[in-house]
Amino acid sequence: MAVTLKDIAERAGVTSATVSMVINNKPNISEATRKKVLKIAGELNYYPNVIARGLATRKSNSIGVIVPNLASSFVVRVLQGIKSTNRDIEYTVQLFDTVGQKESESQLFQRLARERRIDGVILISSTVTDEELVIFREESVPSIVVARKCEELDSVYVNNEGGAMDATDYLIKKGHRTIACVTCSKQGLPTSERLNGYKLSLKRNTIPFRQELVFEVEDDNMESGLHIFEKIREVDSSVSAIFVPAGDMVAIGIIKEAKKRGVKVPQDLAIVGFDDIPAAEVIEPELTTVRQPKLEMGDYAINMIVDKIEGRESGVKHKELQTQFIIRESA
Amino acid sequence: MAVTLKDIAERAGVTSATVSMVINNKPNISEATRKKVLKIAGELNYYPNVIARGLATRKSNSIGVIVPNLASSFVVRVLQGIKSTNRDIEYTVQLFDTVGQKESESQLFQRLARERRIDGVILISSTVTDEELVIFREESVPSIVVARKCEELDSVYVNNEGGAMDATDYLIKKGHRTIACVTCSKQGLPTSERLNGYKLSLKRNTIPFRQELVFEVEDDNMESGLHIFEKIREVDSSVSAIFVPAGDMVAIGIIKEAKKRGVKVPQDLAIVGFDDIPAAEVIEPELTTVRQPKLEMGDYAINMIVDKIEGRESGVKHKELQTQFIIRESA
DNA sequence: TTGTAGGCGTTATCAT
DNA sequence: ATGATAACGCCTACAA
Repeated sequence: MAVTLKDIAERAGVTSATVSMVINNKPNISEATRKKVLKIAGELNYYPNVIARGLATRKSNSIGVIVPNLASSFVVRVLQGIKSTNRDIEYTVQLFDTVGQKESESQLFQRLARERRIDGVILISSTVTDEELVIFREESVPSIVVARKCEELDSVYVNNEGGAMDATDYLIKKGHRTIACVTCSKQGLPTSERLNGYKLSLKRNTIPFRQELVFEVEDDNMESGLHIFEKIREVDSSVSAIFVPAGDMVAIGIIKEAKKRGVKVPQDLAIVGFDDIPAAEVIEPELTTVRQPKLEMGDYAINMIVDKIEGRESGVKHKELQTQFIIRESA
Repeated sequence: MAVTLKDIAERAGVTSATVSMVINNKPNISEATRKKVLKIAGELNYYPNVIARGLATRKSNSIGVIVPNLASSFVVRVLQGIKSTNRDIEYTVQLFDTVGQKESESQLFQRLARERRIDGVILISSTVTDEELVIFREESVPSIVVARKCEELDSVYVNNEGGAMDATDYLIKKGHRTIACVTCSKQGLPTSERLNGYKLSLKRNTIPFRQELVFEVEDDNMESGLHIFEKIREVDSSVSAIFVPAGDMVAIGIIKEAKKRGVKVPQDLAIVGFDDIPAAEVIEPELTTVRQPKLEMGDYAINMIVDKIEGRESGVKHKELQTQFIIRESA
């Protein structure tokens, strides 16, 4: 059987209450009994039962991280950021995903908010609506949404508009006038913000916006890029540059297809991606892209949530991080 | 305040014990009270407090997944496999990593084994020694190690030797006689098994093994590949093929460096990787490699651990999965 | 400084 | 079929 406070108490000739106090470093314990208790605890190799502790303190010391799906390198990188600055073992992270599960997102949120399994929630997602999220506020479960500005909850996100403007400005500066834009339907707000940045950049450079140059792809993968290339060519073969807010994998797909068709990148066609994933450096030419600070987002998220859980109102409700334009070879 | 069994009991005019029984679908409850209780529970939007339940049942309904580090795409893919066949919400996964933490691996294992936080453990790692792992058996915590054959605990892993033999055989069949091999020091058993497969293949094809053609790299990343290329050339410029058990990123690095130096792949130099990561399809020429069934490993791991936790002795103690040789363009 | 006692929300064992 | 009652292991007033 597992060793409990009571076991220690008996051998030390004290009460379990006393043992509890020394284990938790409470004041007003004589040095003598503290030493004795600690010694016995060590000998018995005592570890507190976190479940029992959780019940007593109404705190689970763990936070839930809800992700759309682990196949996204963006999500994984943010998760990595969360884990690596995880204030060392103070909080355990429990992982939940929202795709392919029996229960719907709202059901999951509701359950998490009420089961008292976690002390707070980090939500990495771009598609969930604000209404679905209010449950956390209603149940007063501390929560942070990552990757998307959120009116209802605190959030950490990137300046999508600015990043897109940087990219488009750069292409224009390079002399491009017919610039296509490829968005992704599975991303909600971020994609529209990026599209907006693209438009703003055109506008301030007095280039007319043409709706037919905006293309949409379903998922951020290479396949999509392969297919969309042809469509772009069909619509306007004079397109000399493509900005791909949909993500780097789509951009990579476009590059591959372009090369295959004998279109030289970047000479005949310039490509700029969004995100900066590892594969951006393996494609040739290497992908010029807008880097999102993913580790940093995770870092902010975990720090903000812990502050909230522990009642330190850091004051920051929303944290906007800046993108970084990474110039490589594809544009 | 959260609604509890007691709240429901009061309104239903029964005792919390009764409510508990209907919530848990126990028999011997009159249809009348069952209906009434369920109705009230629904109205009050009741969710059981999992912590309290855990204390009473001595079961947390969650499993711990210990990973070396989230930067590895191999690890992430296995994790994805675990999550996606996670028997729908029955068990929650808690994530632990072993790098960059205050506590050592053994400390973490000890803690997890004793804190009663989890019902079982999946360990994805290649470097941990068997001795460090026995703690789980000692504490009778169900556990599975993934990616490495383990004497002390149940495990699921791939046939590294066979995969390496496939790769080497293929290169030999293509006429190569001077084949270098690049291993990775951070991987323990798997790397040596692969090296062994390479040796066996040489042997049965009556090609002498040359120790100086075995190179070692620290990490599975592109940088390492970039650097090792030159070293290989220095040792023997007649090397016409390189088998890279260290991993696909290293293989990709080698390809990049080769192209940069004007060495044509696969004409002048054939490259075969190990793992099959997404980037294997973005490099040009696309990487020929030995695919590890990562999702499947995760799938087996979660199923085995759940069976063990629930006392179903599936009989399988060790599951060996087969690799698949993926022929693309680099060899 | 330490012990007593009660409670955290469930489950489980008896009775009834 | 349901109600008392006692765990589960820990924390926390309050009392001594």
